[in-house]
Amino acid sequence: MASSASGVDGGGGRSSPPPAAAPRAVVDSLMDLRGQAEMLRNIIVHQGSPTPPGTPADAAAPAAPGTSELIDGMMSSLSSALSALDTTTGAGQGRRRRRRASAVAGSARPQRRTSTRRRSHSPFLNMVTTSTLDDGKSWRKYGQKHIQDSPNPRSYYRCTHRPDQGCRATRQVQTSDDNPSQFVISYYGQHTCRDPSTIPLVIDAGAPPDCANLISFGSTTMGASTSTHAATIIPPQQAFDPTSMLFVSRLVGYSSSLPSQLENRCGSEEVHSSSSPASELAAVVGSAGMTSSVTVGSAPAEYWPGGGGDMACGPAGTASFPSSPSSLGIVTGSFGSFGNAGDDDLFGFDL
DNA sequence: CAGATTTGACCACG
DNA sequence: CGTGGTCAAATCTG
Repeated sequence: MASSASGVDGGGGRSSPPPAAAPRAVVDSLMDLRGQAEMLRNIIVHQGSPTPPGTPADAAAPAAPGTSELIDGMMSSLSSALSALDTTTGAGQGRRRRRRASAVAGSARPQRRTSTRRRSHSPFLNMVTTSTLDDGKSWRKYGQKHIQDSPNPRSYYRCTHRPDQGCRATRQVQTSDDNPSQFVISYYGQHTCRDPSTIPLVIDAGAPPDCANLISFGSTTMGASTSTHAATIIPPQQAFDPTSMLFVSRLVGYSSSLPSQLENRCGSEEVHSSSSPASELAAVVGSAGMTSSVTVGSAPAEYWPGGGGDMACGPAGTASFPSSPSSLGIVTGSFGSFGNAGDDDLFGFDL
C-alpha cells in the first residue's frame, strides 16, 4: 500500500503494520459499529424532515428528540474506544534494531549533494491532532531529528511521488510537548502529484440503490481495504457535489481532513510565500470523549479551493479523508469556517 | 525484489 | 558555530 506513512516515527520498517492483528480486528469492528450508528442516525434525522439543499448539516430538527443524543453518545463511546486503541497500539511497537554497517565505505562520500535548502519560511498549515492524521496522502519518511528544546523528535515526511512527479509537498510530525497524545503536524508545499489512488471520494455508481448514498473513502492504496472502514451517508437529495463543500457537513467522525483539501489542489509551484503566522491555519482536534472541537483559523486564500490559482487540475473542492483507524478522531458539534470567509466555505462536523 | 524506514552525515541559515 | 532540514546507505518487510 502506498502506506500513507501516518505515524510519527517508531513505526518499523515498512509502512504498514501499525498495530498487532488482534487490536486491528477490534478497531475494524468498532469502526463498523460506528458507521452503522451513523447510518442509523442519518436515517432517523432525515425521516423527520428532509433537509433542504444547501442547509447546513443537521439544521433539520431530529425526528425524535433524544434519539440523536443517544446515538451521539454511542458514537462518542465508540470513538473513545478507537482513540484509546489507537494510542495503545501505536505505542508498543518495539522492533529489533538493525545493525548498521558502520563502515559507510569509511571514506568520503563521493560528492555531496549540491542543494540542501534549509527551510526559512513558515508552514502554510499547522495542525494539532490527537491522531496521527493519516490524511489520505502518501508520505514517505525521510528523516527524523531531535529538536532543540523539545523532548520529542521531529519526523520529516515527503510526498511519495516526489521522485517520479516532483511533488514538493512535505510535512513534519512532532509529538506535542504539552500533550504527548497530540501531534503537531506542519505542512509545507503543495501536492503537485496526480496520484489516482489519492482521489478522495469514490462513488460506486453501480452499487445497488440501497447503497447509492454510500461514500467510500479511498485511501492511498487499497491495500488496507476500504471495506472495513466507516463510510458516511449522504442523503440522496444532497448527492455529492464535487464542486462544493456541502458534503463535508455530513462527514462524521473523521479528524481533520483539512490538509488533504489543501493538497488536492494542483499548485504548480511550491507556495510558501505568504505564510505569516497570522495567516496560517490551525486545526485542533480534541480528544475522544471530551468536548472536542475543531478550531479552524484562516489560511491564505490561495490554499483553498476556488481561492485563486489554477483550478484547472484536480477536483477542487473535494476532500480526501483518512481511512486508517489511526486517523479516527472525534469531532463533535463544531463548525469551522475557513478560507475566504465566503459563502460555501462553511462546513461543519456533526455528530 | 521493490519499496519503505532508519539514522548518521552533510550542509544551508541565522 | 549551532540548529534544523535533507540526503543516502543500510536495513527491514511483505
